[in-house]
Amino acid sequence: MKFKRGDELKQKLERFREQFKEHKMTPQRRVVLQALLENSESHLSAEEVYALAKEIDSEIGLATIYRTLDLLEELNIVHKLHFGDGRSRYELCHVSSEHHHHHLVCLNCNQILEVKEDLLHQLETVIEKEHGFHIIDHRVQFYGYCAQCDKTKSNT
Amino acid sequence: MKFKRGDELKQKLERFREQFKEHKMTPQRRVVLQALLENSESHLSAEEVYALAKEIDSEIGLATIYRTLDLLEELNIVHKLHFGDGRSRYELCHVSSEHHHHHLVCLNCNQILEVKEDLLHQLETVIEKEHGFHIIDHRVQFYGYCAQCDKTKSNT
DNA sequence: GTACATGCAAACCTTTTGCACAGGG
DNA sequence: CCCTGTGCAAAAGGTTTGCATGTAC
Repeated sequence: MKFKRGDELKQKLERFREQFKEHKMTPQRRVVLQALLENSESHLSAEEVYALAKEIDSEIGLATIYRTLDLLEELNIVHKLHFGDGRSRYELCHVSSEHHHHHLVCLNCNQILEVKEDLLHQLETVIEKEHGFHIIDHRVQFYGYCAQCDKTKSNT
Repeated sequence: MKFKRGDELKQKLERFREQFKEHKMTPQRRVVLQALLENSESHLSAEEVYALAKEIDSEIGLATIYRTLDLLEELNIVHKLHFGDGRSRYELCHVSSEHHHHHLVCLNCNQILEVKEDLLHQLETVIEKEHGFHIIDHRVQFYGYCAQCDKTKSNT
């Protein structure tokens, strides 16, 4: 989604600025953040972020995208995701939820859906107790067939 | 672990042979299977399988390793795992457990531990009901600090 | 002004592919 | 014997890096 009022974007960027600490807020970094904000529902690859960023600043380089995404990950502004398709994907951290949501990867249409439930907490508690493993974060992907594909599939 | 009696290996290979269906059981494929069987606790990368395979057959090519691993995945003999370190890793499917175990990735020593618990079933049930998503498989990774590293860490 | 950031191109690393040859069923 | 599998080397991604130039603070 594009921002109806430029103000809204500026406000959000201002908020990131604080998280940047001593790191410089450059036009390129702003452009990457804007691209991510305008596609906060997607799981963009570096190449996709690059394409979006180029629409705003045609001079921007791919290396800058990678370096910026690395920085954003380090600053906990984005999460790097691995769906096993040979490229990393990135999504803005949703500050509201202290934890990730989960991903449902459709084996048929490759659509990636999201779930919010966090029953995983129970499992984490068991693991922390039984293995003494201190869990910081988790990545969960479910593979299967989405409602539509599952229907189509059973007809064949 | 090496096999104390060659018989044991031969037996296991024979069992895979059935799963191979019309695919040919070549010496190279046997070597890859042997390497995987002798390291069933590890999560080997293609390069690592290659190194192990070369010890048995120094003529084997890396492309063959990749092609064999692809085949083994297709035949549900191995699982391809993505830990986000830029390379795929493979592990033998444990036929005994209908489902995967989970992986604990230590952020400090990069050790990969495993858990067997499957409380995830509850979560899957909720997801199947609420999203109509038909789950076939899942990949779960927990990131955090293993018991040793966690101890060390709190001392610093 | 200075340390950090950028763009470009080359390098890198993992994985894939084309092709001529080899060998399993 | 035929079709599939193999080895090699080249190509193909995705990502990183070196370096000269540019710029946020």
